[in-house]
Amino acid sequence: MEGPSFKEQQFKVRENLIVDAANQLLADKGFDLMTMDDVAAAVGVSKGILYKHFPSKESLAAAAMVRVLRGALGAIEALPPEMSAVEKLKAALRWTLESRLAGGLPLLPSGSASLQTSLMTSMEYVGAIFRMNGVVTGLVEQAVRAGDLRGDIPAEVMVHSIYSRTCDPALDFLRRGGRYADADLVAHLVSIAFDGLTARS
Amino acid sequence: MEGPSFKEQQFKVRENLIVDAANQLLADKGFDLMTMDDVAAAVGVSKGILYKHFPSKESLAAAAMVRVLRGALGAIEALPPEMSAVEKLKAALRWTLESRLAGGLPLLPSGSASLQTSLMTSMEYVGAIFRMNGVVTGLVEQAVRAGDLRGDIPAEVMVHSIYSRTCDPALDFLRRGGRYADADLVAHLVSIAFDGLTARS
DNA sequence: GTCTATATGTGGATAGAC
DNA sequence: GTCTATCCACATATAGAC
Repeated sequence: MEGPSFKEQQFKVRENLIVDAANQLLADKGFDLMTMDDVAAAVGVSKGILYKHFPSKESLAAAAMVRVLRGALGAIEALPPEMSAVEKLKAALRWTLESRLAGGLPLLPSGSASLQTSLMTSMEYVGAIFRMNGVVTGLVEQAVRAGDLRGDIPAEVMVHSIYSRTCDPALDFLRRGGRYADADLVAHLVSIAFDGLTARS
Repeated sequence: MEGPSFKEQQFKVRENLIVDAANQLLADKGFDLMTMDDVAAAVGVSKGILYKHFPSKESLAAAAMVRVLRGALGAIEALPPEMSAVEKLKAALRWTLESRLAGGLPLLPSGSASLQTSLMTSMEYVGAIFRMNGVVTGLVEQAVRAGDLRGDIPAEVMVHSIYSRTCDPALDFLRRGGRYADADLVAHLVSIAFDGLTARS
């Protein structure tokens, strides 16, 4: 009837710290440039420890991606039910952009073949991706039926356009310039994504 | 009164082939994953030769980027003068997306610090970037004055949003799915970039 | 379990023969 | 100028002491 032992709890806590550090480094440098030494140094442990938790760099990155995906899903599901589908989509995009500005959002998988295969063979990752895709696609279709999103473009194309806005490089670039407040930047990018660049008649 | 010798011409021709191959590989795998062995194998020469032409991997990538930037500038300047500014911007975006589909457009610089510094210390690269930025910014401002682009968003933000659309990951992803003709895909993405996802009233 | 030290592979860059 | 062979640094992953 006992819970997990103290050591097991410590192990879990440390694993979380490792994923935290990986998350940060992935957001900062991307998968290719992040090294296991970086992660170890950030956590303050030896490199060998990392391999007691994760069998490879790829699986560590996968764990970080899974945690982010679950967080994003939770953020979407926590939105008030009375909110319209299109407003939920805008809120979701806003959430991811704010998370990126806060510094904790890993970038999209690099072209690394080993990472790709590792992700695609991870049940947790493909499951999270699958669920996320279902939720977003559902929202888009709902918004189209409500007449809030365009009906002349396939839903799948709109879904992937929204995904790509979450990692819009313009965000980092404009933030570096330092000429805009973070909140304004997010508002601008969300507005451009949904309302476009063209002046409304 | 003689032109360049035969060997000098050969040298230039080979250099072009090298940049071609680098271009292709950069578009395919990105800077981090492209190796000098890849380039050498693609050209069909030994690796050492590459260093007779370019002192480093970074400078080779910079040369590829410069050529692309000049090509893009040329494409913009070749547009008919009677075309409106906003139509020119759309045409430019269309041109880059089509170039990417054709397989020959290097992706944006990876986070690699050495590449960044190498690019920023290359007079040719910063010059090309500077000119490109001037042309695009000028077109955006012109389109705003004409009432074709939104006036409630800073021009700089719109400029960088257009840049980021040229490397929209949705293009590769949707093409992989194979459900859409290339031309439709380009048209959809250009339309989403300028007209947005929201239904027009 | 945690560390130090090391094995192993890879990729950028160079040396030397021709 | 072009090749082959090599150096060197670095990163993943592992072995072994404690």
